[in-house]
Amino acid sequence: MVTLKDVADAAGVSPSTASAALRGMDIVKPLTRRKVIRQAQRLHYSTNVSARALRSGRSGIFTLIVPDLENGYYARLANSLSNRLFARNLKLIIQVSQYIKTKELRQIQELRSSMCDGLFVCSTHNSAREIQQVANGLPVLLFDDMSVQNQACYDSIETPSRDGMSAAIHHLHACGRRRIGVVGGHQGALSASHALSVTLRRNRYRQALDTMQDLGMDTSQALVACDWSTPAGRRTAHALVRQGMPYDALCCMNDALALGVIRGLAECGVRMPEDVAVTGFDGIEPGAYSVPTLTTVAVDFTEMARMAVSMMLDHVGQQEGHEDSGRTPRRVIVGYRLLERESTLGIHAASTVQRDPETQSKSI
Amino acid sequence: MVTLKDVADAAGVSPSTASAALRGMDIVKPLTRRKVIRQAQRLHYSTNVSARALRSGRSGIFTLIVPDLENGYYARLANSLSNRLFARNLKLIIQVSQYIKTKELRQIQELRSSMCDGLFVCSTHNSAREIQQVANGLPVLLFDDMSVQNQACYDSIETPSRDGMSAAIHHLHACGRRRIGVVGGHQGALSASHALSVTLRRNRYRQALDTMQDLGMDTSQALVACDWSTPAGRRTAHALVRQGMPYDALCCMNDALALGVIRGLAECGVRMPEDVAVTGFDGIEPGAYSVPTLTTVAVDFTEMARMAVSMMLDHVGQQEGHEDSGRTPRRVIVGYRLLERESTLGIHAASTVQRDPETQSKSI
DNA sequence: CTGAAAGCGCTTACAG
DNA sequence: CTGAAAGCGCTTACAG
Repeated sequence: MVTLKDVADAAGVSPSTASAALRGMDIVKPLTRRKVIRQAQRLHYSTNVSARALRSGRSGIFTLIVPDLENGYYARLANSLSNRLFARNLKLIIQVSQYIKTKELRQIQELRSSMCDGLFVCSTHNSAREIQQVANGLPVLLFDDMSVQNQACYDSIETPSRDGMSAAIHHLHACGRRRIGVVGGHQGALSASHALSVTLRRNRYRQALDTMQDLGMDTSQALVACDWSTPAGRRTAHALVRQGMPYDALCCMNDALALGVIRGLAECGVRMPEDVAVTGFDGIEPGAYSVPTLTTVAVDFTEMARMAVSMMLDHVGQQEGHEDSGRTPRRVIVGYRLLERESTLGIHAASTVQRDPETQSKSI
Repeated sequence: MVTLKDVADAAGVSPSTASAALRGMDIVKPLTRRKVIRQAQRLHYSTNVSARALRSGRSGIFTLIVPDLENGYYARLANSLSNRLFARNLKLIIQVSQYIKTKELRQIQELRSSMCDGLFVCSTHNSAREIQQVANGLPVLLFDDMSVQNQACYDSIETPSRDGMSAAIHHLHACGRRRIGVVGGHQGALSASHALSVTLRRNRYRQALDTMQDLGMDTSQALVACDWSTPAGRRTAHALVRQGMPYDALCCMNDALALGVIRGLAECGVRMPEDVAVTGFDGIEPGAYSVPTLTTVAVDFTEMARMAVSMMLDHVGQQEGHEDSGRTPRRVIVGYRLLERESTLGIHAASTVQRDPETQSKSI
């Protein structure tokens, strides 16, 4: 293995100078820098990350914890984040918590001394406070942090639940639907120990209801309780059909759920959108190929990853100066686009396939 | 930050002893070990991985390179591998190569000194030899290595192309189909610089053809050229319908493709399986919720991850003794299960949803 | 602008 | 079975 010393010797400088030159510090004379860089290339030198991390405290490695990589939402997020970091020569460790609260906490805890510069978390069960207790000072950024406002202790990025749900309801209204079921919502007070995702469910549900009321719709029967998963969506569709399908539209709180609903309704011979219109939330790929294709609120994942990395690097940088203690956590809401497809417009509409530019050229 | 020295002091032993005790070496007296462990827990000590890696050359971190995390096959593999490693207290960095040959090589190259103990690669464009040139001695395990036999220089794990395709064809034959199109195949000689995946396509295609011939079917019109992607599958379905649909079954080489085919056929009003039966390969989740659900060769991902980790750890261990140089690379083929669903059996069949046990409890 | 020295926190021979 | 010493490959003050 070729070390920094080898490069320094070859270039006729000291290791300190070689180190500074390779890191692009501007205290080193241009000519010296060029000499060092040339030798480094010639010798195929590359920095030993362990040594750098041990000495400097920075490894250039970040960690993302998601509940499940097979869910299109998390896969897309992981994809975008990995790409965004790679562009800055940073790496991403991905861990899967399987929706298990204790597993997630244990994973965070083990990160403590593990040469990881920062943590991105999609938590479904732990509040910012609970994460903070085990994170041991590690910079953290949360996706859809559901802590109550004054409990927020980390920067976070939110999906556009408010405007997105409102857009979905407005669209269904414009399609002439007046009996909308909001699938996957949650009503009532939050218990002390509820899963955090319950807050997200309640937020989206509230927004849907408010919009319906603004539009003069009756909301007394709007809630359709349901897990946010494809099998749950399918079961719910069957249950609704057994009850005589009291809705002419089903506004689903995420795409996984909506795809299950579409499958379930199809099994029961319900026509979409003639009998029932369906909308989703997230904008994952299978919704562009289901029958019918799924109208959905497509989150801007590229922007989400860009902001996440930028906020994280701010945080990591600030920490250096020990000045982040008093800072108020930022909450940023990501953009979206309503993709109007067959599940609300009928089969004559053009089917839109939307993907990140970064993931466009895919086939083998 | 609490260091090994703190633990050693608290337990009244030397750092060397504390280190040995915490790593479970059996040279240390049980009583001593217990004392050390107790103090480590009390102080919330955890090993600094950078320091350990720098000194010992082992970080406990592995890397997986996949072309795309949003493809269900790679997502499932990443999920399984991450979980399997986590169970052994090892970590997984995931990098996305986006099907770009040079990006993949660059990613491997940068791994060299980057505290990574081993590399898992799903390569679509680089041969084992090409990878070896940049891997710089790093232990590597390949998924579906398509190097010609005598060029193999790494252990590899293969999807059950042979038996799986054969099972799919036998199943279609048993369903009474005699005009089978093999979608996504490849025929003819391999060019010197072909994408590796072309070899996989040819392998699966060959096996399908052989099986058809064994069963007495005409194979002269069997090849349906097509990329292995959902959009390509959809386009192909349209093209076939325009030609008057010369097949009564389409045997697709992976699920992504098959899901596009199903969508495309549905758009054209083709009934499945009455007019055309469809099969896939992989066993990813969306195939359990499409309309119709997709009959497919479901790869045993849990076994795949188990074997991958086990083979990798063997390799990492052996390397320690410098005795792996002359070893012949192993090739292991993973198991599968034919999931018979609606796209071949019709809608009265039970729809089977199969997932790894590890990914079963999923909903938020 | 450059270099000599110290040290990050471990593990590894080696001596006892 | 345990401990003192050395050193993994860097970066960071600090002196020139």
